[in-house]
Amino acid sequence: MGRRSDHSREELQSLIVEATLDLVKEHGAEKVTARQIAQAVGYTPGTLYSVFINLQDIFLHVNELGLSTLFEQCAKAMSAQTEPFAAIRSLGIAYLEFATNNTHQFDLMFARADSPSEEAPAAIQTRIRSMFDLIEEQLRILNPDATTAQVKLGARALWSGVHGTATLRLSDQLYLDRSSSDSDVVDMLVNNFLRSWQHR
Amino acid sequence: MGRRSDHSREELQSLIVEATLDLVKEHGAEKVTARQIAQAVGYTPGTLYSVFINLQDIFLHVNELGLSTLFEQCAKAMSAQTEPFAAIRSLGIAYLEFATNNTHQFDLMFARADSPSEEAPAAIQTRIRSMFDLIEEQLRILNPDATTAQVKLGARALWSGVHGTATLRLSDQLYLDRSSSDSDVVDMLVNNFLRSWQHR
DNA sequence: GCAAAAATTGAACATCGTTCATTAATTTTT
DNA sequence: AAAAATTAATGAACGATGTTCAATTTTTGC
Repeated sequence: MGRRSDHSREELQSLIVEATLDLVKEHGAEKVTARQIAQAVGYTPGTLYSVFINLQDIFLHVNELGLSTLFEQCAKAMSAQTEPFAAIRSLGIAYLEFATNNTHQFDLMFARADSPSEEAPAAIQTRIRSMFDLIEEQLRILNPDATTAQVKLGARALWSGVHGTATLRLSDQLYLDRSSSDSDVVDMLVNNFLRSWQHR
Repeated sequence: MGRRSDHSREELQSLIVEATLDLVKEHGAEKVTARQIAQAVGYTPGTLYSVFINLQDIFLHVNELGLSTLFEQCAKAMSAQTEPFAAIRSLGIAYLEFATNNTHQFDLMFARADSPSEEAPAAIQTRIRSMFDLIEEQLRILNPDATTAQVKLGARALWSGVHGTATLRLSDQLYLDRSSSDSDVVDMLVNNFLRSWQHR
């Protein structure tokens, strides 16, 4: 078979990315093969390489998507709150919920990999900046006297805490006792951090 | 060639694990192949499977080693401090130092994987317990009135923070600005957390 | 309708993890 | 000391992987 053109280049691109996301969600990234993706979109493996550089390149675009929805869910959870304290807490919970409800996807999102394309990382960086902005905004409200550097540092520290909670939660091995719930850990972390932050 | 017996079973086992660790440190786990490991220890790939179940099984034993040294380095850094506050700070710095100095190894250690053997995870859990104990001990000193549950939760929260800092540091993508140093983030996190913890 | 361009294929390549019958060395038994 | 049994290690093979690319077919522009 030769040229078909049932889909434009961009259509095919997002078709592949979405099919890959589905496969990742179901089986985990390690088990997803080029041939599987190709079959899912109704093409042959070779076609993938006319639209993307690599399998890794495809995964990068999947992560772009993942970061977007993670950001949206966090932003939505925050917007439901009026107080900065509660807002940050909600962000943490939302973050953890995403991680536990989309285990495989989250794993892929933060698994390190040397990136083959230049476009994807840029798009990804933008999305991460948005996450930071979300936190920095609240930290500023909570303590207007803090310098910009302090706010940036604080946001990174807070996010690191939330992210670490999610990460450790996912490495099942690490969870010896099932006693502590996600929200308990986030509460402990966020409350203690913010209480000091407020009175710094 | 047939039987050689230059090494006992256990010798061969630790030979393989150490060779694998070297390869992981240099090239990253994804690039390490069974054939490479076999060549490094002077055997053929088949031999690996008479000593371990899997490549994954080998990696698990590598991680056992990794967690041991991580723990030792943290414990050592802590023991140099007398004050609990400084002790926990030192632990955080040591943790981050290990992560940045052993990027590939750290990646492997906390990359999730369904474990094929039953022995390794048990050994790994023991080592993780030790890490928790280290933190819990200091938290208890810092606030003797805290309940056991609170101490456990606090330790998990703190470790999550440190771990998250390390994790995010490693996903280069995430670091848009190189302004904040590792120790700054840890300071921000640990100081704010512990200040509240003390006066809870 | 025809030539040029573009899209898709499918066969091929090297490499991967893993298995297992075969072989060679060592122990054990006689 | 020879034969038998056991163990260690091999290496060839299998199926599956990511990736490449000449060949083929369809669309497009003239």
